[in-house]
Amino acid sequence: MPTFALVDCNNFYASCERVFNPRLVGKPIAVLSNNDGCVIARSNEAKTLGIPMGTPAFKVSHLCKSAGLVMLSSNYALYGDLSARVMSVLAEHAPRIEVYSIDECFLDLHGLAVADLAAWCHALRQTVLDWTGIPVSVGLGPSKTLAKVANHIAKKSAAGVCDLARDASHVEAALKATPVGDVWGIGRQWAKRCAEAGIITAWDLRHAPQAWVRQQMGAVGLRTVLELGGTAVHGLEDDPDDRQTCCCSRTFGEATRSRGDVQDAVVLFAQRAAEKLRRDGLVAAAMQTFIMTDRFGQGPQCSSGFTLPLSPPTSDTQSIIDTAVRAFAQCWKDGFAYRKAGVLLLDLTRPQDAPRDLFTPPPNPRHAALMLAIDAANARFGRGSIRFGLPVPQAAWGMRQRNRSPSYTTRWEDIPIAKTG
DNA sequence: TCTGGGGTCCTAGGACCC
DNA sequence: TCTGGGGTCCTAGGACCC
Repeated sequence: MPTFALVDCNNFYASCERVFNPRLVGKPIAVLSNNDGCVIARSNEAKTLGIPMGTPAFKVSHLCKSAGLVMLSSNYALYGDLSARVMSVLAEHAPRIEVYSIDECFLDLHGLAVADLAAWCHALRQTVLDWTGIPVSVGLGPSKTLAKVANHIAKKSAAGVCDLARDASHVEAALKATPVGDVWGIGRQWAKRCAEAGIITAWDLRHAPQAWVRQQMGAVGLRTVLELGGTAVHGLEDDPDDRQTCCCSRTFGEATRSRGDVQDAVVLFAQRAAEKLRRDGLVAAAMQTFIMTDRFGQGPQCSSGFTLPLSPPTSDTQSIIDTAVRAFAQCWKDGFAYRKAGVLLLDLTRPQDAPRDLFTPPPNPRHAALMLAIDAANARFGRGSIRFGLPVPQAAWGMRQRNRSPSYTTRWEDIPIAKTG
């Protein structure tokens, strides 16, 4: 029988901040989205204060004074690096792993020669904590969905491990204690529909009529129900397919009516997107530029996008910028205060699989060599050391990040200094 | 003053084919 | 008056995930 473990880092972003700043231990921490907009991660203490996920930062800022809340800008360089460390520890111990997100990892423990899986998970948990400083919880189950349920329970327990892989009576109790909306794959809309049909807990959903599930939630819902019943529908995906799209977009710190400002942003996003593409070894056959006004604002709204082909498919920054700017010219309408823009690369393939066009000349190999050189220089000297276009250092549309921690592990200048005495 | 960013999959419907 | 039965491909929109 398959056995999956889900390892989930506890309050991951908050835990990362604590690794290099122990003064934050025991304090309520809220980590904010880009532009310091809303709360995207909380420490347990912040959860206890009743701060909901996704709250706009300004609604809870009064708690900084009254309750000692620490609000931090997000620091993805730090979180990404610590995530890689956690995953490498897991890879060292488990037979097969699937990195599911920045803070979660599925393990396939089928065939692992240990007598007591739960004890093995406890030991793994301790190892991750010792080696990386990040606390994790582990859930065990016969399917990924049940491993997720187990993980939710593990999170709330002192032990940090919950085993639903062995005992059916434990599964029943666990599902009865799990609201249907907490099940992996059941979002807000479906939870509402379930409630209307009297399906309140995961146990109710597991026993819901298949025809109803199929009709209301399609094939996806059906798979979830099977997984809740202990059938492993989803396997471990340790060799994921190449991604199909790649997006780089940002909300601006301040809205702007200036065509030049928005175009500067589009050029920057096009570069970033092209870098991501090359990092993944892919080329894009089409791209879209999109711009939009503040969807929460009172002013006139505008949201437009324009798609153009990239022929031949490419990951060359110069071509992608050129095309992005041409698409931008098609989107632009005067008279609106724009708050967000982005570049979306589409129809991604490996270069060798990309369709050839009889009438367009093959890509210039010197361009590819230039991109390699730029990427290597930026990897060594820091992102943006070499870039296209003029730098726009303090642009009003730039991201607001008032309180970001240092990039302790990814920038030479930010390496923590140890002091004695 | 202040509300993120980046993905995936599935389905329905239309155009088109034989 | 009567108006088939399959297919494929594409797109837009809606659901979900972190």
